[in-house]
Amino acid sequence: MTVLIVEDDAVHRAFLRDVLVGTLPDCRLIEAADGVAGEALAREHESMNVVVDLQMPRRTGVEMAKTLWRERPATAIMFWSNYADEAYVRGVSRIVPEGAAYGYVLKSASEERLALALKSVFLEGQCVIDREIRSVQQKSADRSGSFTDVEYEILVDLALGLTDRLIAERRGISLRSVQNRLAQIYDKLGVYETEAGSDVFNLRMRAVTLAGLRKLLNRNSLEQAEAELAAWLAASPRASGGRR
Amino acid sequence: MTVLIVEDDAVHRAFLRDVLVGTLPDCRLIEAADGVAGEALAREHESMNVVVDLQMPRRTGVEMAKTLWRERPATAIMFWSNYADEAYVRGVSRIVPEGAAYGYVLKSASEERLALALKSVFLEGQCVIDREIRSVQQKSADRSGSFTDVEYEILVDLALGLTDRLIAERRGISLRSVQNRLAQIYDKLGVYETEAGSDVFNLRMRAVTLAGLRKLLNRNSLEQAEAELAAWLAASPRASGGRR
DNA sequence: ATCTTCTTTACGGGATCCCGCAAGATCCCT
DNA sequence: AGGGATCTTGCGGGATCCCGTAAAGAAGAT
Repeated sequence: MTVLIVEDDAVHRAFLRDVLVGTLPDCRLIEAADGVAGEALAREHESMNVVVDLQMPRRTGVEMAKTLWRERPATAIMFWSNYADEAYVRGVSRIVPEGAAYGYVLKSASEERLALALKSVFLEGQCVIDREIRSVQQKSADRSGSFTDVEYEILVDLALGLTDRLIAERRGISLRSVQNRLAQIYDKLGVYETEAGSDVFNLRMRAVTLAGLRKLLNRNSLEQAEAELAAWLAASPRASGGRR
Repeated sequence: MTVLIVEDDAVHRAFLRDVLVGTLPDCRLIEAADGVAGEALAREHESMNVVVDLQMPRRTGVEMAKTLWRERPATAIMFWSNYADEAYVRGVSRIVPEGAAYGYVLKSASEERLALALKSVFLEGQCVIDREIRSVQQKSADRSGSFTDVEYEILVDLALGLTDRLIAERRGISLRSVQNRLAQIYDKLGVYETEAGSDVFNLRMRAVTLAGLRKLLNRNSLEQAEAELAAWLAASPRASGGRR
């Protein structure tokens, strides 16, 4: 069995190596320090299992997993991450193909838990998701305090700095609808619940700040969204008024 | 010699332990997993040296170092961080007292570099700052593309979601001045430099997004600023119109 | 089919934001 | 003291944002 390790932190990489040879003694290890290198290595080998960090320079673990699964949906992938940010959990759930085996464990988990998860995913083809992650996942799928996909997309557009008008254009709805969605978003994020008056904040900014503090948005998700936005802007030539 | 390790990641903590006993064989090690525990331990011991991670739950490395240096300015502190975010570099430079010995090395640095830095700081009382950090520091102090303290404060207020009016109130300047500063900030962040027209973005939001992508702001700095804001809001009872 | 509920869209208006212009104020340099 | 650069502040106005109200459409339940 071949296992590809994709992890930028040298210390963690060494640790992973130790755990893997201890858990799966007859496995061959390949290592990469970021997503781009990882993808290249993955293409050179036929069938393999992957352990990948989510937060890496150049190319996120999520992005790498996405292209990897598109080419070979049967690949077993273990996500190994520092954080249980809702942004990551949402990102991973969105890309896992039908019936693929994958795992999601936190770096704070014990070595035993990691080893067990590795065996379950790579040998048994099961899905193993850490308790902490699981709870985030459920909270995120729960229909009450949480966000639909449309709302989330608009929240991202908001965080990127788009105007209402442009969000409407991009998502194919009217200006007023965007504003309605925004009102929902503000409400769900609790923008109004503040000790001091309520005319204190710039609502759209406050919403994004709260989303950030709540780990619904993080730098990685914004980076990716920024790239998608740039592509969309280039592809849809606007009548560009040009204020200045 | 006593060395206090404050680091939440167990793997990194073990690595640090190894490096320290290898580098300073006759040192006594104490360990804490976050800033609060670290502060408590630091108070129990007379003179010590500290190695601290910047990003930790509950209490940041910067916050911990701040109170620690306030009580005992002679303490030697080694900051050991994953990132060279300008937000961190700025945070550290702001709190280092006159003549204190400290170091700032990245976790991606080699073991030798870390060991060398530890000896320089703890034994020789020198200051050792990684090359990557150094360059960020200089860029940050450079008077041209970069931010004065006032501008940075206002940028943070902006990111917290305050209105122009409230920023003016908080910083003791007029509304128009705030808007002028904002214009400067927008300019320095390059809000206008975009391929597609320039009426695409909500400027204040776009500015914060760019600052985030540029690592000038990060989650930690916002968390801290949010706490300070809450304190200020509570301390300065406003005439609170109350829109709703 | 009818009723309920949710979403979408339009109109309109008050508040805020962004900014050009210009008159002081402040500071630095010589 | 004089000159120049920068910062502050006010006025005014166009654009945007936030939202109350309400009509029309869509989806589901009985």
